[in-house]
Amino acid sequence: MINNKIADIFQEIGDILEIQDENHFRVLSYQRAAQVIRNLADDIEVAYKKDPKRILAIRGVGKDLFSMIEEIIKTGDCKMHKDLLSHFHPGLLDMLRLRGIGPKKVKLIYMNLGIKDIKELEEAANEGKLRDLPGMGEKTEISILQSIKDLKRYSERTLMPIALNEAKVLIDYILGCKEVKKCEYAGSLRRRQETIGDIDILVSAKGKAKPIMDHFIKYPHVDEILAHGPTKSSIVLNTGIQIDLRVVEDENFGAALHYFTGSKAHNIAIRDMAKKKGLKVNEYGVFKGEKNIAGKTEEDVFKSVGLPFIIPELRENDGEIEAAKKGKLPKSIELKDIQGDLHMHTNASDGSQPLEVVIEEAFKSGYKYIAITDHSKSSHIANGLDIHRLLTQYKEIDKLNKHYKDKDFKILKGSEVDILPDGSLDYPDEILAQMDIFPASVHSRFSMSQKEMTERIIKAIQNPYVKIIGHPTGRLINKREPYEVDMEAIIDAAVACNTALELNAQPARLDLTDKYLRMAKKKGAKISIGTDSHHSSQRAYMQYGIYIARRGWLEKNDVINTYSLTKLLNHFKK
DNA sequence: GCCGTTTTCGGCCCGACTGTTTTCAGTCG
Repeated sequence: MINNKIADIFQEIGDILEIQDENHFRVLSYQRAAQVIRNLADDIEVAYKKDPKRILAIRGVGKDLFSMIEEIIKTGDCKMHKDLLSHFHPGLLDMLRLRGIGPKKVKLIYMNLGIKDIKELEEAANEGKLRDLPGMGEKTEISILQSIKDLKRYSERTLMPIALNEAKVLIDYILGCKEVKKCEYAGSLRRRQETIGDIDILVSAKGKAKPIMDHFIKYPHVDEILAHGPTKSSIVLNTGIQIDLRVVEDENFGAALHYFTGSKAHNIAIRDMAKKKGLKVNEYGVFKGEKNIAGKTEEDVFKSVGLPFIIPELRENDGEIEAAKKGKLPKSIELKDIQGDLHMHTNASDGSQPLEVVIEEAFKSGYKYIAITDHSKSSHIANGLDIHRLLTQYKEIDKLNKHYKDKDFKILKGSEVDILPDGSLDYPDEILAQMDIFPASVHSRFSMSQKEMTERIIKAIQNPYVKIIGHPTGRLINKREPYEVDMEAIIDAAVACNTALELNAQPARLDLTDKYLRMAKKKGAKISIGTDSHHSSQRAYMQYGIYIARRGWLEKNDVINTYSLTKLLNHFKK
């Protein structure tokens, strides 16, 4: 996908121009366009070939950036980018990634000391050479050394579910301070982004804010205190996660929650709307002149600009404001809509609990059905089942189904069947025919070309027995890139063959991503949210799947495991 | 460099904190 390449180029141009002290808004244009392009579901090259006008329609892409995109598609390169890089040290861009170092300091340090990468910066700081520069001192030197250390230690973003657990424990601790009235997390965590840079916590105070701040920085897991002011403090935990805490008056809590939930782009758009109505929005409320007219709740804030409440998961300025204006927001799916889980492993393959335990736990959770989907025979590492072991398992399932017969609960026979490199499946048709429902997944030969991989998966989609494609891009967040695949073609094939695509809810997978889910919905594909659980405790991952589904604008009817058992089975019969 | 229902020029979010300063620039979110 060329999108990331274009985004990288625009980001670098923006950063270089910023260090060169170019007009701030020109810099912003490059950086915003980079951001938008990185989050695009459509492949820009494909879209361009269908109709170049589609590129000009991208928010933040005007005449100039359009020409540059065109140039990158046609030549694979961008002259302006090359020219800028030819007399610029790339190491200077790395320095921007250090906390506390911005474009002005990079320029200052380079111009005065000739320092052009992080390594040289570290040496200079250790030798005490930075403190004599204007505006810098001993403390700056120490903080730069700390930032370098942190960058080396913590380069990865935190998985949303892990950040969520950190936030819950921390909020319990904060609520232990008697001056605290309300405490909630905001930011990208509340919007349920798949990974989190830092956690934003918002507090309203009964009295003074200072005791809350003092309590906060004494949290037992604090590694560093980055800031400690009267209404705002920042810490780094020993897990490397940064926490920002803000304290506001209780009557402003809603405005602050909206402000700190973001996204930035959503906030700017809301502020723009407010401005046109003669209002001003900030973290303290919505102001008509001097008067604060809304701020107690988020609903008040939206209402003041003439909008209904928009759930945090949609606040990316990617059409939610327009939809809200027209009353066309999705009726977003909720956890309670889920009737069952169609992707579960037992200790017959690589799960850790026996069949009857997995089933009984799922029954007790209130599910109406589950599918047992152990690995197929080619997945040797995962102890995949050969045909004999599979059929033995099915006999057991028959027995157990008799046990649950009058309890409104059904065990579906399945398997997570490998899609072999040639697109055929790991069991013959007469075995597949005995299955109720199953995901087919790629577990081998990840490095095929995009064309080969796309053909491989489409062939599996076209197999009449295949009902679901498991974790369609195969990525493992922070560990493995998605395989090269033309997702638009996959989605089109899935729609044509009435095959569902999985939203795998494992924290490190969350695959499909929100943007592909939205593309799938637009094209009419159905989604199955599966936990891929290897232990009953992982059934709880369903919640993470729901969060991502909501970010993908999905509604109850887009997801097949919200259906009743009868509807589910009929869905695939037609 | 982008954008447009106060439009084709003139805006573009804005407040908190730190560190180095004696009043503010730089960074961050």
